[in-house]
Amino acid sequence: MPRPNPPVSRARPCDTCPHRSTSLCNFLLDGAGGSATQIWQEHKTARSRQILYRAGTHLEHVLVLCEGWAHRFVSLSGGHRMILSFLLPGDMMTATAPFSDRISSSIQMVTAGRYCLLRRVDVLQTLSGTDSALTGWGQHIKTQQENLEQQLVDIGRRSAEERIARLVLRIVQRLEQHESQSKREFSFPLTQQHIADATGLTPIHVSRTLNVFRQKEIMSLSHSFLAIHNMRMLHHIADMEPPADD
Amino acid sequence: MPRPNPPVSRARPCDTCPHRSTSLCNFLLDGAGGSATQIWQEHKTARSRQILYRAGTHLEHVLVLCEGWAHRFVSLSGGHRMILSFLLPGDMMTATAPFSDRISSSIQMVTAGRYCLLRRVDVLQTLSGTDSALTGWGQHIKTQQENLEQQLVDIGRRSAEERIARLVLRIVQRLEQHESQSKREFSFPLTQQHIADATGLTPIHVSRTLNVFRQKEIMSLSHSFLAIHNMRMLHHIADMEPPADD
DNA sequence: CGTCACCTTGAAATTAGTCAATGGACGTGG
DNA sequence: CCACGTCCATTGACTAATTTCAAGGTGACG
Repeated sequence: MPRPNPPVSRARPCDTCPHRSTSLCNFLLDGAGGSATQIWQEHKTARSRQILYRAGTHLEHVLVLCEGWAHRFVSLSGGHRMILSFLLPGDMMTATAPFSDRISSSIQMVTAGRYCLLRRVDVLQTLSGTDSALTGWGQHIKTQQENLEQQLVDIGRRSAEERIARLVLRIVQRLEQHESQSKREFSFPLTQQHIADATGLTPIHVSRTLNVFRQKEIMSLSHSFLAIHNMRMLHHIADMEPPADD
Repeated sequence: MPRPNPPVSRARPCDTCPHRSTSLCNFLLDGAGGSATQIWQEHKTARSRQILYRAGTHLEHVLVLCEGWAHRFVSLSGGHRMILSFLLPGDMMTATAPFSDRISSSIQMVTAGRYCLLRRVDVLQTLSGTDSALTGWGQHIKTQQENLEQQLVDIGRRSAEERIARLVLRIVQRLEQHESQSKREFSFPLTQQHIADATGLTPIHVSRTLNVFRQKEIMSLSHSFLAIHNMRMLHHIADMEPPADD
């Protein structure tokens, strides 16, 4: 395996990505050490609503979302669709990919965006060779699994209002992590169909529920824009702890 | 890394466990190599319905179930309960534990049983030092995540009949993996409350649905005993591929 | 023989889904 | 600038699935 001295000053592709500051990417870049110039395979752009990969497909890469929103989903024989998770910039789209060459869920863009590919064998090698990469990845997997479990609880045992309130709050919290300050207004590109498919409801019922929130002046979502008017009440409906600073 | 000839004949605790043959445990024992006598910390017995650990608790061990059935669950403020997964002999009860000292779901026995504890730092060291252990564990994590995602789809987008049929079939398939032959009758210790909490239904509705299955002579579940009378029909209801040998 | 956990059944209430029609926003091409 | 198509959101009336409430039954076990 030839390893000619890489030109040190050459920028690695993701150094310019908005997500570069997230720990998720750092542990891979840092772990890869000298071979870091190699691990980033390629960048690709994607249109809104484009399906990047379909469940069951062969896939030799780990995908990281750089710009835009996306989601992982499964479609059923009856034509129904279930969204398993939403993906925001910086998210690993295929967290278990290092250990399998088959993808078990489909991936679709919500907005237009950009993502990059890492060869899964390279990632696997980095994980097995670097303790910090392994623990970083382990934490990420753990978080992701806890999110799935939370959703399972929400969909299994909570009302429509609770589900929607929790979905929105969880996304808002993720958005704020990157911004490191709390906001009340967001660009929010999910359609009511997206929300329905993520909460196990019908879009009609999502529409009605959002209307209730709007009329109670809790939050209003329209035209890809979300405004939270009563954060405390929203947390109360979601059965979540309100933030300390409010 | 010293590898003194270990006393070959000395039995390790889990060598006598019924689950010892599962790959899940092998990758840890094999990976641990010479230190394998150390990694198995301790065995404990548990009574039926005993709660082993509560969500949010500090936990320095990875738990492996040796005998009996158990489940991981979360309880809500309203008194509701959601079961995230059922655990059968040989299952790792805390798969992400190597990377965290806090457990995010509670664990409760369904039947009486026995389990063993592995220090999580030992497991982590094995994972980072042994490629086969890492890939084995990665596969396991991936399977577990896919199961969670399947449940999410089931609960979000399927009817009560489908959910129950799928839950039963998935458990039956796991039971058959160990037995390596397909059966039609099983000892099945889950109560209707368990099934309800795992499918997001009420026990009343589970009772009615099981009655429908009984009257249609598809399967009958009573007194901790499950008999499948029409495997093909059960697969059809579950929207799953029927087994080839039937 | 009583108790406890578990299961069953019926009737009423509620939540969420289905069907169907309408309207708004936005981009595209004439 | 307008006409058109497409995607998205809304509304009402109706229906279906599931929950809730309440009561009673069964089986195991000390």
